[in-house]
Amino acid sequence: MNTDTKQSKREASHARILDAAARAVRRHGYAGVGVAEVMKEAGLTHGGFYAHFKSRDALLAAALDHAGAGSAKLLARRTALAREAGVSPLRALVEGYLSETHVAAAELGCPVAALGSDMHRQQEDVLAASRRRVRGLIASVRQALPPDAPEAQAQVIASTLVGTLQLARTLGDEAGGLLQAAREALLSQYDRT
Amino acid sequence: MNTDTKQSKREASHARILDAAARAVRRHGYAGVGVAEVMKEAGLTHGGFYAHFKSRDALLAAALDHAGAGSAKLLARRTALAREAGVSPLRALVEGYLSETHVAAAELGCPVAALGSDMHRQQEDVLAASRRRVRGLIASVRQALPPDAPEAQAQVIASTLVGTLQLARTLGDEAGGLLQAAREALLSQYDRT
DNA sequence: TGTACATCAGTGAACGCGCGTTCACTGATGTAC
DNA sequence: TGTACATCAGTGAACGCGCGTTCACTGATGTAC
Repeated sequence: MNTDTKQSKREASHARILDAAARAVRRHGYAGVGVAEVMKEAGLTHGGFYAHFKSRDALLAAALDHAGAGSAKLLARRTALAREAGVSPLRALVEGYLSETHVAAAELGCPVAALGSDMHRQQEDVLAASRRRVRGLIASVRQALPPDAPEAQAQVIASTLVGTLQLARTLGDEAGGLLQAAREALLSQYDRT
Repeated sequence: MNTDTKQSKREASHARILDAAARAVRRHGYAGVGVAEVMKEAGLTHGGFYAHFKSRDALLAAALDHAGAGSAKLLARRTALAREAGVSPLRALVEGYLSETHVAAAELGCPVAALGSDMHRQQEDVLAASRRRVRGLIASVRQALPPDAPEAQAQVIASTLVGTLQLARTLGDEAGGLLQAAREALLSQYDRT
């Protein structure tokens, strides 16, 4: 079998399981992820799960890293495109993060916003992956700021992004101008371009 | 029996259940609240639960309102004391909310910070109570601002408070200057006293 | 004041269900000769 | 090229456990006379 150029059947299944879990954890929260449902969405039956992951918690930790990698890549791409186009990378990041699209599509969005209040309750492996994701989000924000911007600024912006997205999701139709208020506040305070 | 001046045994039990549930939901999250555990903490056995609440979800909704009332009262007291003492009510609110104490004591703290990312996943009754709590938090912030401050300002500050507390809880010892950064940013931006 | 009865509040066993995990087995794919 | 065998990846039944919910029963408190 050609294991170098093409991924094995096993590897393809593994990737599908991980994708499904990364979506499930953001859509349903840590507690809402079921092994059987994830396997079904990956086109498999639940029994085969343990050939891929040691436990449900191991899946959650891997799913967080996977979701985080995707999320970070998306943010990096957005800010890079903005830079190339000569527009403010912070504006691109803030407007992308605090968009109606992101509010509606939690399952493909930022895992910190989707899971933030539950992170500190997870067991060690999942908590460690969650922390990596928080630090990753702050790092993403930092890359949209000028190189000399203090870390504190990235931390505060990240906190505001996460809190705003959660409140907007909770309020739903009643969110009013919450998203816009945060976009304007962040850009007027931190965008120096 | 003297039902006017003294609460009945039933009412006392009801209050203990509600207290226990309000603590449990903030400590363990929506999914972590168990009927048996709550009843045990209230000094009762699980079977009697359904004489007090129609279902576990009904308990969650009531617990949120209860926790919210306590939390709102605490914030109001703090800002009122600050006003009487002639110091900034916003500073009192921000420093109280973004304190190490609040980070450590989730079970007695703000329910929006404790549950924010899971609120939009709850079923109708619980979601409605959660929304009331979000609006209540924004209203509390507003009361710490000058009367002419726009609603948008209260919304952004509330979002930042919630996001910061969650990130600080997740990062734990590694939170670094995150709390202080948010305190300073909020006060330098919004405190006009 | 005492007795019988009704109501209140809670007990604890039991039920049903979902879910994480295990395991014997199966079909397909690859390897040895 | 063909046959036998080994390995790989997944299937699906079964197990154990926790948890929400129900229900027959109990002890205490209050009421009627």
